[in-house]
Formats: sequence, structure tokens, C-alpha cells
Amino acid sequence: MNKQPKYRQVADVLRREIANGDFPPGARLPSESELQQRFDASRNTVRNGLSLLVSEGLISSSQGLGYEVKSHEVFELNASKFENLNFPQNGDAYNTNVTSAGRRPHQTFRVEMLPASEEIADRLKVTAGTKAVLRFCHRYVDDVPWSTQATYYPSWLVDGSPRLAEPGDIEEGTTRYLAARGIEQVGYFDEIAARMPTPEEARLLEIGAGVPVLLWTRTGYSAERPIRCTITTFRGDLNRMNYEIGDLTARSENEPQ
Amino acid sequence: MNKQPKYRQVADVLRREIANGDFPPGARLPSESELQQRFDASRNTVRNGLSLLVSEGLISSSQGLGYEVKSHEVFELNASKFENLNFPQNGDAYNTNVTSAGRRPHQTFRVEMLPASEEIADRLKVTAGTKAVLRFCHRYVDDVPWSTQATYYPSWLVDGSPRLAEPGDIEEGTTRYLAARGIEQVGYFDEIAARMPTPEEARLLEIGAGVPVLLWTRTGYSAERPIRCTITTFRGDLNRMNYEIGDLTARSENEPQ
DNA sequence: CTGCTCAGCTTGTTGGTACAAGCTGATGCA
DNA sequence: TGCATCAGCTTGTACCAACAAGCTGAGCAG
Repeated sequence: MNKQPKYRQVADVLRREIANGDFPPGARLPSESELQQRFDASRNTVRNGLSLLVSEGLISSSQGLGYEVKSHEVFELNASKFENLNFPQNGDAYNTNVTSAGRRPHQTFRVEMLPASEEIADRLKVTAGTKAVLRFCHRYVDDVPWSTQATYYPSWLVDGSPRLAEPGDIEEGTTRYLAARGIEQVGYFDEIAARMPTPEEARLLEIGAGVPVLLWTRTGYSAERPIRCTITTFRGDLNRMNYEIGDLTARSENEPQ
Repeated sequence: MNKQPKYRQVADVLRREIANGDFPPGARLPSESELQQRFDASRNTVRNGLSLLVSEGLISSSQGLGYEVKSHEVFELNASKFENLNFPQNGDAYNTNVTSAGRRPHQTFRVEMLPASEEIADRLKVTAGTKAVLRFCHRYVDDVPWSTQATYYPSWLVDGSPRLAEPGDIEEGTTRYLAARGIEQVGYFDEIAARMPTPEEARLLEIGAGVPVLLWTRTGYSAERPIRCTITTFRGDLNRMNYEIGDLTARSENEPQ
């Protein structure tokens, strides 16, 4: 007989009931005091069980309101379609993506110059501490924080393309602007990782407990060397990244059905 | 004056000290009772703070031992190089990948036939509930659980390629076996998501609290239709997925330096 | 009818206690 | 020497109590 601790039993029962649909997304769970009676446990024990489910990302709590079952409609991000010359700019892709989903995009933007961290310098193949230009974007969908995007450009590149270091949008898109100045991006290397958010990330993305962030690092290359590095953070529960590789005519043919 | 709750202060101070390097990866934190004295807080409060750091994936605890700062060496997974005819089988890629990193691969394997879930049926473009063959792999590196991989084949495909439904490896690789029977995989569609593990996943991957899983769903297509769907789960803290897109000669040229 | 206050619900924070259970090293016996 | 035991550390589980703070609806004052 493998006796589980009581707080785990509480979590297990509630988890199964949520999976069953007894508590559909958006529904409120019974209050802590009700659960105390139901499971004949102290408040702390019930809270321990509930906090397990919170950290699994299944439910969330708010003071005064109670515990609510989270819903998760995911947003699809087609990463293999971004940033070619015909469909040039990240910002554009974001705007069209969001707008075509019938939602409202909104972003804040800033530019700064700072020494490259080891991580960035490594990817840009420059010496750590070298100055780099950071173009930073904080994106919202329907006023809900969606992603942060930090793009770093090495200083040698900025010397010949000074508008990168100026605040404000580059209307034609950075990729096109660079191409016009002889810097053509011909390939990129993507890295995708997941982890729990830092407090800073949790604040920017308004992430509650139990929600990981997706980290997407894209390093763009010209034929000669790396020209930029973009680090994007997403809420893991609301986003999914897609890559199309090879011939997918079979997929797109059947899609409209 | 924005007074943070005491347990958050505890977490913030320790988090900064960990980031500072006061407690390097592998080091043990002071015990709960020491922290009680240092922060003049009750044991519950200290534990609350520590559990925050645990759920951020920064530290882990074990009964009798204490709290330890986690290290995270990541394993790189080049997803855009898998599964073409020259380098055919997932299993092969895993074995060579792991062996070339100087580590020891080990896997368990099983085959079963079961009705397709909605998720699988949708991707394989068959009716939900149709029979599908599941080939399931549980992979270890140096006896540490690394990933679970479930590949589903639609029954119409299995009819013409019966070895898929038989237990035991297909030596030449499933991709090559299928190609020999006229089913050529010409493209695939990848979806990558992150979330907190289910208890089942946490058990299989021996994941502690605060570690998300990376979910990699790859649907393979012939020129006509989807032929398989592979769902792989990884420990998010130990793995990173890579995609190479376009021309990356600049990257590989400089790599050996 | 409008708008405010407040009782009464909810969860959040902090303190306390007690015992269970896992680990380690010292002690002491054979 | 070698092995078993156990004291004394660690975290894990479970209980209790009290007050803070956020939310909602009832009910009262204007």
C-alpha cells in the first residue's frame, strides 16, 4: 500500500476532476474551507494541494475570488516563414499575424547601445563587452502582454547602417534596410529553450505561477558572418512555435477542408 | 515604499546571491533553521521563500540533505537535420548524438495498437478513434531519463507496411523501410510547445518541481498525405532545440575556431 | 435611482508546534 | 578492521491560530 501524503491526494483528486470536465476551463473550484471539509484536512494541507496544481499551470488563484481553472487557447507562430526578403520584418509578421486573427496588436519600442553580454557576443562572433545596439520590443495582443523581443546588432554593422542605432521604427523593415546597404541575410540559426520565468520576465509578460517561458533565439547570418541576434520570450502556455521543413504541399492542400 | 512580503524578500535575496555566484551550481544553501535566524522569520516563511526558488527551477531540495543550487548544462538537438533519407532514423540520430558527446545511450521500446486520440487523428488526417500503431521509446543518457518519444502511424499505412506493428526495432530505420515500400517522407511540420509536466511525465522523466517539459510534435508527410506523427517530450532544463534555415555556411566556417 | 459603506465571503501572509523520514558521521561493539 | 547502531542534523507533512487584503452584493443614505 503506497500511501500518498494527504496534500497530494487532494491535488490528484482535483486534477482528475478537472481533466474529467467536472470543472471546465474558467470554472471556479470550491473554496479552501469547502475543500477542508470535503477532504477532512487543515487549511494548510488543502493549500499545499492547490499550490501543486497552480505550479502545474492547471489553475490560478486570486485573492478574494478563489481558484479558477485556466483555459489555454494557443497562438501559433510559424517561425520558418519569418524574415525573408518578400516578407521582411518581424514587426510586420507580428502585426499581420495578430490582425488576421481578429485581435489588436500594440507594442512599445526602444533602442539602446550597450556592451554585449557573453551570450550575445558568442552568437555575434564579437568580443564580449564590445558595444552592440539593442532594439527592444514589448508586444501586446488585446492589451495582454505577449512577448518581449530583443535584437542585438554588432557595432561594425551599425557603423555602415546608422539608422539601426536611432530610436524609432525603420519603416521598410530592418532586413530590407540592411539589404539596401549591402548586408543580405541569407540564413538563420534558431534555438528554442524553455524554463521558468525570472521575476523580471514574469512582470513583463504578466505570467502567473506555473507558466514557463519559451525562449527563441534567432541568429541571422549574411554569407560572411552573423549580423544580428534576436531573443524573444513568449508565454509558454499561450504560444506554440511551428516549423515547416521540406515539401508540405500535402498539408496545405488538405488544410482548407 | 512598496513592502514586499517577507517570504519574497527571502527569495529575492537568495536569488541575487545565487546569480552573484555566492552559491555556485551544486553548492548547498544554508539550512532552513539558519535562514530562519538570518531573516528573523518563521520556518513557514523561509520555506515559502525557498519553494518560490524551487518553482523557478533555480534550486532543488532533498529530504535529509538540504537545498542545492541546480546546474544546467544543456543538450543541443538539431531538429532540422533529422530524418532525411541520408540520415534516416530518429533512433540513429539519438544514438550518434549521445555517443559523440561521450555519453552512454540506453532506451526501452514498445509497440502497441490503439485508437487515435483527437490530437493524433487531427494531425494524421484520419477519423478520431481509428486504430493507429504507436511505437514508443523511453530514452536515457547515462541512465538519466532524457526523453519519451511516441510515434503514431495511421492504420492504412500499416496495412502495406506490417513490420511497423511488430514489436522490435526496424534495423534499417522506419523512414527507409517505408521508402522501400513506396512511402516517401518529403516534408514535415514541427510544433514546439512548453508546459509544466503532468505527474506521469514527471515520473517518466524524473523531473522535479520547477522544470518545464519541451513538447515537440513532428508530423511527417508524403507527397500525398500525413504518414506519421511523433510526439517527443524533453526535460526543458536540459535540452535546447535548434533549427538551421537557409544558407549557414558563414556559421559552419567559423565554428571550428 | 444613485452611490457609498460595510458585512461576509474569498485568498495571502506570518507565526507557532509536533512528529515523520532521509542522510551522515561518530561511536562503540564484535 | 569492519560493521551495525544511533544521535543529530536535514527536509517533509500536518495541524492550529490570527490577522491582512481583495472582492461582491446587500442595504442604507442621499
